[in-house]
Amino acid sequence: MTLLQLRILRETVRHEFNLSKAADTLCTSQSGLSKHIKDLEHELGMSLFQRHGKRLLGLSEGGQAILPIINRIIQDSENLKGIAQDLRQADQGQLTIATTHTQARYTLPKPIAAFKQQFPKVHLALKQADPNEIRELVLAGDADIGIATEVLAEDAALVSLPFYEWQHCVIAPRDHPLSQLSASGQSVLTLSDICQWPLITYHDGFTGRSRIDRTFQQAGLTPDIVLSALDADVIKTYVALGMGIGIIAGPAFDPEQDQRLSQIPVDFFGKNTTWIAFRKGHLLRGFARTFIQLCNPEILSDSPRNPAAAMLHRP
Amino acid sequence: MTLLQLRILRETVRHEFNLSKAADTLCTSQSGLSKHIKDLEHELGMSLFQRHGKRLLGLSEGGQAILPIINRIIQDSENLKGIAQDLRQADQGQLTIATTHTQARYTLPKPIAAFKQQFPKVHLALKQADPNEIRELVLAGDADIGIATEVLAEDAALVSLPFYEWQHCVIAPRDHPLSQLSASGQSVLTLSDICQWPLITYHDGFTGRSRIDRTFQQAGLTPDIVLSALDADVIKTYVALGMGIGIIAGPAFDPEQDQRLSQIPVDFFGKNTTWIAFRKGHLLRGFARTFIQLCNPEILSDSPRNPAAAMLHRP
DNA sequence: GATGCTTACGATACCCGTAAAGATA
DNA sequence: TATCTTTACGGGTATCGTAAGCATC
Repeated sequence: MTLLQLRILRETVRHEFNLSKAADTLCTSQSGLSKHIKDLEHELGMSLFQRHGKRLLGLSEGGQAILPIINRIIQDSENLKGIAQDLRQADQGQLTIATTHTQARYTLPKPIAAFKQQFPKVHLALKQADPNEIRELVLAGDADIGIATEVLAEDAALVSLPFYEWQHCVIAPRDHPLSQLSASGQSVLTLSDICQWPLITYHDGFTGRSRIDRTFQQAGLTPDIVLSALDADVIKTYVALGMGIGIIAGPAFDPEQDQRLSQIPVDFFGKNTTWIAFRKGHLLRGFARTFIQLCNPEILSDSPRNPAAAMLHRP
Repeated sequence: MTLLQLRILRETVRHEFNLSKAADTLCTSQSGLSKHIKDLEHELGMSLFQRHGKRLLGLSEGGQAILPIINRIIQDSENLKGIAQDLRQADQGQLTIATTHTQARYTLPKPIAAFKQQFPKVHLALKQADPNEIRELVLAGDADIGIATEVLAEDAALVSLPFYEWQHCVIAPRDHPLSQLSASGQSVLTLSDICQWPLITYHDGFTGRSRIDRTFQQAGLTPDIVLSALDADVIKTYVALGMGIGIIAGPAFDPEQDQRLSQIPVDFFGKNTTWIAFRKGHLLRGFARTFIQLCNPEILSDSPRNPAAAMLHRP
């Protein structure tokens, strides 16, 4: 049994049992993979794949049984290298963060700037993606850390730590009736008030859109959403054009830059939590843990409401 | 990085950093080990051993950091083979049980007979040893299961399941005054009564001897222990010779075979628990789990007082 | 001087990749 | 026919063990 054989098996599964593609990503020949798999099957004394003649269709029962262990072995071996690198040069390496527009644009600039100053030699890569892609990136090991509001906390294969809580807010052009209402101080904006106007907000699956939909649905209201965008900048642009009023994440409103708009805080959409996630069992380099602390210093405190934080120390 | 390299590292540590001995158990040459270690160190970019010139003295800081992960990788790879074998031929293989005289002689014959009948093809090896040796055998992987009253439950690296509870009893020759007392039915034997006579019981560290000592000590009594033996058969022999009265484990008294002796149950020594233990993370073959069930069917029930039983199902 | 680790070196075996063959869709 | 896996085969390399060198005790 060889680590290479195990890696080949994992990669074959990842590429949907297409040996040719697996061989490509492993930078070797198909024939090599074929032989290695055969050897492994011979050593374990059972076939690992379902075959139709010479086609690989899926894992056999035995293959399914051992795949989790194989994955752990490979993960451990990668962690080994990570630890070694950490001990050797704790301030160098690569940190890949997958995150959404909202986080990258409004929340992360500050912690990233602090991180860059503290670890100038670390190559920090920011991958912008939608929440589902972020989850995939983290699960595949193509990103060390994922940051998003959606999806992450629901995945059992991820360790998700709460980053911060926020609420949606309503934005409107400065000369909009709602803005007057808000400025007068007697802001008792209701959900049905909002439904009076054409709405612009996030696309499905982005930045708490699901929560917005649920709120309207539970109130029995049908909002007139005239535009759904992937990010707050697009929303703000069209709100400023007078196409409607916007619903964006609170942190996405910048009083200085968004002087053409006014912000009306509302609380009926409920609280959202943005999560910082990494793959279970994935060893985070020291500076990666530091980055998480820079994002939210409280994450470190092993408070009872946050048992997942313990994973940070002993993954 | 190779599994072989990791195995070499582990074996080197096991043999107290003597490459020659490690090479022997791995059936290869010293020079090979030397090179493999060097390669691994080169790949990880750090030295794994403390050296005095050409002598290996111990693990370096880095070596200590990665050793636990290495052990887990090796263990997983062994588990892989175990699963494979289990799927292939669930009723064949090797089961090694390390246990004490008391268990081997009085408790295990019944479950072992049942096991032999159910799994005639499994090669069952019984290793008799003292509790500390049993622990070492299990930890080193030289025994799948360890059964003893002492030591096992205290080790954090073992999963210990309660086998059965028992108490000590006093034995005396049939014509001994204590036997008369017992036979008359008005048995109110006290601890100080026992101290009137020379005592024969287990050696330190065997079969609840520690609990016996504690009981006398707490009562402020100093027993006259004239002989301490490793097993109940020796104790019974000398009790029959009239050398004194004996304290043995209750299950070790056999009314049929021990007709020269009388048994006087007492309760002041308190309850002892005999444990069935295996190494954490060590995958038990299917028949090994069955054997444990044969010993104590209740172990399987995930009762709240026995959370360790869960380890049986998903180790 | 005895033990133990490292280095050198030659033979062997293993692994890899090309190419051809066989199978599937 | 096109795609994909297996088998065959030859070149290259890595591994292994013997043996010599050298440091520690």
